[in-house]
Amino acid sequence: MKKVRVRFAPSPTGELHLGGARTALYDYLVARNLGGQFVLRIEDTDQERYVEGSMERFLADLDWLGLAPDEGPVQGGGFEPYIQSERLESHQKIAQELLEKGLAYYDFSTSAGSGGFEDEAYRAGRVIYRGEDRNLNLEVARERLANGETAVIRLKVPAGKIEFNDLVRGKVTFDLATVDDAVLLKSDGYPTYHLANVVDDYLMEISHVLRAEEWLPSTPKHLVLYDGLGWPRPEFAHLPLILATDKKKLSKRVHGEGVWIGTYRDQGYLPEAIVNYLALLGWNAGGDQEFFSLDELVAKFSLDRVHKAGAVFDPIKLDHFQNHYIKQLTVDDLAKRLEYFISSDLDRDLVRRVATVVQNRLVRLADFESSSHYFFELPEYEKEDLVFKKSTAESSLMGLDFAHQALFSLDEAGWQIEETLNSLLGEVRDHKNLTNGDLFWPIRVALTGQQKSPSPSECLWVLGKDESLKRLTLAKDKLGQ
RNA sequence: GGCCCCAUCGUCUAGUGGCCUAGGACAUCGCCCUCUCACGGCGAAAACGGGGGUUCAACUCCCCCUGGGGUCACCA
Repeated sequence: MKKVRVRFAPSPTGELHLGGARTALYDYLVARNLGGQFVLRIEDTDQERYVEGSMERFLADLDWLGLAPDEGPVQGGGFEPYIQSERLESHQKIAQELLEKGLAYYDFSTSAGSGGFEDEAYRAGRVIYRGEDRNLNLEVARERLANGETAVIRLKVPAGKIEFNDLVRGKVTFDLATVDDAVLLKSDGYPTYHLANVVDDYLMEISHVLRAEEWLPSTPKHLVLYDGLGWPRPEFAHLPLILATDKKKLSKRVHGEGVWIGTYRDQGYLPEAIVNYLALLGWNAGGDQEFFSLDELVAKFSLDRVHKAGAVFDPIKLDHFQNHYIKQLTVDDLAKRLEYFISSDLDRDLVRRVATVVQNRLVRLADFESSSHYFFELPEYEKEDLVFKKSTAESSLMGLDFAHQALFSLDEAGWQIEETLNSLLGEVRDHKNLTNGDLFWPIRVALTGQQKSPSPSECLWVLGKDESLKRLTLAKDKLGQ
């Protein structure tokens, strides 16, 4: 059986986005599931769009997601180089072979940039591009080249129909009469995607080509190349697009930075949440299960369950996965992951206790410090805030007073256990004939200054005896004024 | 416009001819828990785009229509 080798081939022109990450994930899953290799190849043949540092960020993002490649520019792997611009010789050599075989031709007729492709022509439903020099004699062309003329090399699309079996879409057919003579080698000597991608996939022995559906229309060009060169075609799987709420392909230009993986990482999303949610955008295991670890995905993934229709990315649902995985974390792990997002001067024991009580409600790690600020600094609030809507200032003051007395008498051991604090407050309430609103509410506000917060006993536990009593005293003073 | 792809609740989806009175999840709305907010529990509302076939039987198969999307560069 043929070796399974799946590649992710991003272009270093920006940041890794949701769609790219999902493709990389499926690449990884297919490779792992079939016991093959996951290969990373950087497609940087467009010098103009190249962005410095982009490749490094791709690598970091993949790594963060847990999708580190088996082979690639960093780890090597036996099919070097993994950076496309370093494989120019192969591309140019194959271009010449194509010329010799009459599968491509030098095209002098098109000046750089316009290429003869005019919008109006397409709008009018006009024909496909066929270069004027299509049948120019190769020797003549080479002479003109030698005389200093410039030309591109174009694919000479043959007549007929071409079809292939897409692993997610089934049989797809194209009439080659509707396929343009695409540029294969630019006048600067660099290959276009169509040439480089095919050549490199062949040379790197790629068995499965997974890519987004937007590539479907150019597939016949690639097929013509494989067939013409006598190379075996890899398996193709065109993945459904990830859509924005407007049902259009997700793009930075119109949908903003929420398309970038880095945006989510910086906000404190967990990679396991992103991976899990992304996996489900276009695939499912067939049942009702929705939470999957990466290993489970590897075990259950298969291309024949990948959907054909595009899927809308819903950030609200991502939050659901995020919260789920946050709740799964041990406190130690949560504290560790929080480290990157919090101020260096915060007391780490305090951070750990805060993390314990806010874990259920936390979504973005980056929001941790600001949403829990009152634990780290003295809260500010108005006197009136201390009184529950169904209570009175007198009862609230009593509540604070009795609570202070009881808590003051509690030893340090008691303060270590939240449940002890909670039942102590319960006793105070019962013995002093207070309502929850008379007791718990003012304590919460005294401790946090907030209308919404973790329960009073949890806040007491977080803040500890000294700080808690201090805040209760402050509140009593404020209310007594 | 040409070519190609697609089509189940608002969204992600289950469904591979009878198990469907179309299931689950998110979101929404109720209720419970309750000192608040979350978490959690319970419940409600919510979909097979339309028309033809095929079949004893279509969400499931075929055709047409409609609708949506992608693509049409010396970018990938």
